[in-house]
Amino acid sequence: MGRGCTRHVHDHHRRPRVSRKRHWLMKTEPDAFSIDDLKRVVTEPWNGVRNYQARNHMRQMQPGDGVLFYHSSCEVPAIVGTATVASEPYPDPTQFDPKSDYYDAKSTRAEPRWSLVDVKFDRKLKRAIPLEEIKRHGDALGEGFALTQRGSRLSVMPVTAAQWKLLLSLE
DNA sequence: GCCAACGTTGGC
DNA sequence: GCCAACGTTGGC
Repeated sequence: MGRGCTRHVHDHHRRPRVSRKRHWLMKTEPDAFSIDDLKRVVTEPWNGVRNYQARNHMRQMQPGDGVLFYHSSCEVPAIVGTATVASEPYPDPTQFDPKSDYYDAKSTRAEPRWSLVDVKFDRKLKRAIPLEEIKRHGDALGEGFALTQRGSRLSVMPVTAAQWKLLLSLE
């Protein structure tokens, strides 16, 4: 993909230059990478996502989008902070690294299979909002919300403006 | 293209 | 640590 490519080739991958901020929720296991880790490093490439639905969501992200930072597989699964999308989506470099746990032999540099964005620390919530509490607002959040959907394991999901507002109002 | 087997996620 | 639910793989 060279600089010579005409612009219109790529235009359909982008949303309009001026478009509304979107919202997302991203899960992480705090033992592996927590909100405190993000606070310390400030910006983190969100590598290692190997699920197509989650990947597709990341491919729709753009700088400035809001992220609810969620701790999973831990004592109290909860939303613990907010972050900001800090880059356009780009190929996850770990997919090309044979030494990486996330190496994907079937991915090529010409057609990378996995994408990521950089995620930037925004703030820790004054208190964590536990999944158990979030579930009590299931009706208001709607049945389509993957976090509270039975059996859903989606690690990157869209959040509507209304859901964002509601969830943060619980803080 | 079906589907059994397997691996993973993640709440509990 | 258990296990339900889900996604992926690969034989046929």
